[in-house]
Amino acid sequence: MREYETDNDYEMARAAKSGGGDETQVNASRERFQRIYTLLRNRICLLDYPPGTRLSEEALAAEFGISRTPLRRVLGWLESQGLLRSVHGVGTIVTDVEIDAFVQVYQLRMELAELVGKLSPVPPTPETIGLFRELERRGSELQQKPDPRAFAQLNIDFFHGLMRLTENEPLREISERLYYQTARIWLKSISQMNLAQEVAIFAREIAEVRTAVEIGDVSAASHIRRSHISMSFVRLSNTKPETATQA
Amino acid sequence: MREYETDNDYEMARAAKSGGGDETQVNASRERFQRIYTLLRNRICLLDYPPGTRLSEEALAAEFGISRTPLRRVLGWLESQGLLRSVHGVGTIVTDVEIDAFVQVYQLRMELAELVGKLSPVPPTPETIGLFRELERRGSELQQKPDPRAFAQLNIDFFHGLMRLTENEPLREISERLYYQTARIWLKSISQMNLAQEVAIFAREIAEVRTAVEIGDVSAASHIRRSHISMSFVRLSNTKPETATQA
DNA sequence: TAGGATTTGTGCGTATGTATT
DNA sequence: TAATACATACGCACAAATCCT
Repeated sequence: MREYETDNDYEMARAAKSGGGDETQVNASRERFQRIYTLLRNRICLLDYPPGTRLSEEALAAEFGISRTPLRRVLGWLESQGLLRSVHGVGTIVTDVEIDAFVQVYQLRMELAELVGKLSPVPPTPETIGLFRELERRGSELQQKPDPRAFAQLNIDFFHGLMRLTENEPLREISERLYYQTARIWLKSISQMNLAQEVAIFAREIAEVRTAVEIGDVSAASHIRRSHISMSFVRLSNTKPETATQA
Repeated sequence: MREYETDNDYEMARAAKSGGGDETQVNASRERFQRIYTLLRNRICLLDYPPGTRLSEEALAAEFGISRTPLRRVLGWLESQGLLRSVHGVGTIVTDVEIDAFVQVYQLRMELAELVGKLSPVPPTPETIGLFRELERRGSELQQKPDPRAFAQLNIDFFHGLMRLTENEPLREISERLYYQTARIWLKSISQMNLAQEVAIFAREIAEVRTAVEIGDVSAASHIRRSHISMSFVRLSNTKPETATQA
């Protein structure tokens, strides 16, 4: 059984961000929904719930201290994002991504990464620059003590940092959706690769992007990201011959 | 009060398509969900439910002869797609699209239209070619008797035809999401424009795309589409100074 | 300002479908 | 093959929030 609370700083950042949005959060129900939604999504893409896992509505409802009804609303959204699939009489299953879809998503993510620098790029603020410096620091730290889960968390936070470089909200939403669809497959494959090497490559990517961001060249940052997605895909293809089959 | 039944051929095509998908439809519940979801989405983007409309869960449940619970599942998905917003104690409101988001979605849709020709383009089958010939025929017919609603329906069907030109499923999903987010805003603006002229331009677009599809040049078709989205956006910008404000 | 009408959110019991023994 | 266990789907009653008079 997992703990409900989490001192994960990514969770906290999300919660704080949603609270500081375009309108003051007066609705506790909406806040709770966002919290649970983000939490479950994180568990799925960090492989706390690996593909094929059967989630129990009742158990989750009990964990969060709510009824099944509001929980089902969360599960419905996760299903609409393609992360879950509820089947009557069977259960709520964490989806897997077949190899074809994985390739397609990666191809599309490459193009979208480049678009970050073309559509409404936003000049990095000192705060954003500071964020990337912090990410770079965490990258260095990770190299000294490689860990798959910390790697995945840094990858998520780096992704969200990149999304701050465009003001095109639909692009952000769509990129996020695609990212979360394949992040767990990427993480699953990492364990079969040279972790130290992957961490080193990622640390270099962060450093390069940080450099581009520091001089305000969002377009360059987006091209760096694109190329690294591309290279990451090539390495994944060379490492992972096995395919998961699941609708 | 609207009728539940619809002899809309787009609806029928969708229903038939979902039934003939990759797995035999043995689940009546899922089929009903898809049917109601597609129907409500169509009503929203055909302005049967204009932005700001308050939908009643109870009334809709009664119309479809079901309880509020399964209906709320449909509304939840529509809300996750950004077409609705449910507010406790107020109602379920059809969203409007503020001008900024409209611009951003159009910019993104332009890029995605081009990607159809770059990512997994699929050689048009004789069936696909026949579909575009039929669309062209409907375009000619529409020119003789211009009608906003028929125009919108043809636009939707044309869009779905274009989606058959790529096998990249994530690209299709995302393009569809963005299309349905702005289709109703486009339709709303059409009424303030020269309908006959817009229909004529659209008919030409269909004819051009049909020509490209006939010779198997999907890339050309995607560039034609991109340029027409671009030009349509310019015309919309020149016509519609007023802005809707709604989260 | 207050109270009633209306709407969505929630909790729970039951129906229905699936898998296993 | 049939029965049993267990999961999600559903319907309904009530709570909570908002709006209008």
